[in-house]
Amino acid sequence: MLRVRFAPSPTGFLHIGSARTFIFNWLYARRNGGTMILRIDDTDVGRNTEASLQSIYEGLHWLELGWDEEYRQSERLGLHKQVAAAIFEKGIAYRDFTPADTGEGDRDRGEGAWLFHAEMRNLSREESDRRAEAGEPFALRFRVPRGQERIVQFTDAVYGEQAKSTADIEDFALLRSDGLPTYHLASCADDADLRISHVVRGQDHLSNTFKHVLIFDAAGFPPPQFAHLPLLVAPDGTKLSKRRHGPVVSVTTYRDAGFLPHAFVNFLCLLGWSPKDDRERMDRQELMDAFSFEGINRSNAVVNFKEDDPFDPKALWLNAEHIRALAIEDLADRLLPFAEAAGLRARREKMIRVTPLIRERIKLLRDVATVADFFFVDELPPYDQAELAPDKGDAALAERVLQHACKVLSEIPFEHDSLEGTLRAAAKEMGIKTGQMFQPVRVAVCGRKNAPPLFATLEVLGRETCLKRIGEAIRKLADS
RNA sequence: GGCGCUAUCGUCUAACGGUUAGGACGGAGCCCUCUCAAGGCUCAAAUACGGGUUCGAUUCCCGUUAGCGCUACCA
Repeated sequence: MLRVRFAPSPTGFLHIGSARTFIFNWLYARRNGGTMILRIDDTDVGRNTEASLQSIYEGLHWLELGWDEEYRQSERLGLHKQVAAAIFEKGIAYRDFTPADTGEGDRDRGEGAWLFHAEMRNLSREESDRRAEAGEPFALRFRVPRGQERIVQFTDAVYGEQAKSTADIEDFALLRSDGLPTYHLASCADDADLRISHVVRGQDHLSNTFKHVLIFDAAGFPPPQFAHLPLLVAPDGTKLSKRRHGPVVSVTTYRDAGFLPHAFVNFLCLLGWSPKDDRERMDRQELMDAFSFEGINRSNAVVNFKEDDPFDPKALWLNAEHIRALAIEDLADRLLPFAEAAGLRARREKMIRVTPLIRERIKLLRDVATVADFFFVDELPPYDQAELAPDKGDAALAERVLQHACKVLSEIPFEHDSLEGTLRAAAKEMGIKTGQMFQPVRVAVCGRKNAPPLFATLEVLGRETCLKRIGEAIRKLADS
């Protein structure tokens, strides 16, 4: 039975790197009919926050992926301690009464790395029991095989054969002096207990995996299959972090800007994984069908954001691609809340008519506020009247164009083809180019030069609004 | 410092040891066109460096350099 898990620790908002780890786990599970497990790794009580837990759920729900089972590590402390005790009883762990390292310390920089406190590792069981009973605090450490060197090895589904000498592995802690399990112990105990078959996680854990193999071995559990993922890094090559890179690393930032969850998932998948057939835009089913560990590469991927633009241009492009692939009504419904948030009074019926006009002009859902605002306001925001002047023309021409437009537009059916025919004829009649005819009308009606196609826009806006706005433009021109 | 991992256009990436080193984003240009987009076409842009192995290395091996990760009683 294939079982995978995503195990975030609630010490910050849902990070896009974590989201990608979740996605790859999910894809692997769904692809192979396995079970997806969400395990909240909250053993670090000091750093856990409720807000962060909410952020994780919020982000995960937005992705619309879901999971089959859910656990809370803090509720499984008994299991962890039991596994620790079992290892201790086998003599593969020992109590270390050395006070916790406070930080700076002169901790042995220079020659090699610290491996263990000899006095503690060699403490007799009697002495150890006596001190423990007397209430002296201690950490429980794994007794990494010394004496003759041993090679710890495993095969990573992405990075291949991995080997490391026990001479390079320190006696890491299993339990802290407050009795709580460390990440290594809790993670392995839970993975074994939950019968996780594949551990798919960030490459930052690749070197920890040797310790994990040791733990599984000591506890008598068969180790799962491991698959490590290359990391997501900032343009400067450093690991993405909340402190250094701010909101760009938070999943909710993407949601709030108007990314489609499917587009976001698509983008994240392309970072460190490839279907190897040049496909870029892929829907959920395609991703599921194409996913495999062979497609994952081994070098870190840069999320290409900038100071002034938090989003990777490729993410933006992919989002635009997904937006264009959406059915009109679906897109309109997704646009509505963004229009509302921007203070636009948008009704669904109207939005459905506007959507076809803007869907090729927006990259983010929130762009509806800047691209389609004029469809939903009573009063056009102020604009520079110089914009009304057509190419190779002046304010006087603009005024004549608008007067004429006003006249012809009040007499015809307000529908695309008749609007086009009428305005083209008007241009001819006035002896000017069509562009010179259209632009003043466009600016008068939209309040700007760059807008969706004119005739469809006029049709959606309706005769009353158009004539009113053209009238206002004429007045502006006359006033100056 | 020790150990581990990695190295193809600016970025994401493709290439059973044999390709004019491919695609995409972004950039430039052209076309289309009522503006802006979208779309089509074109261009610039990469195998980190040095040694091997081989008839032939982006590809395999070694070294150098660089980056990243781990080296906590964080995860």
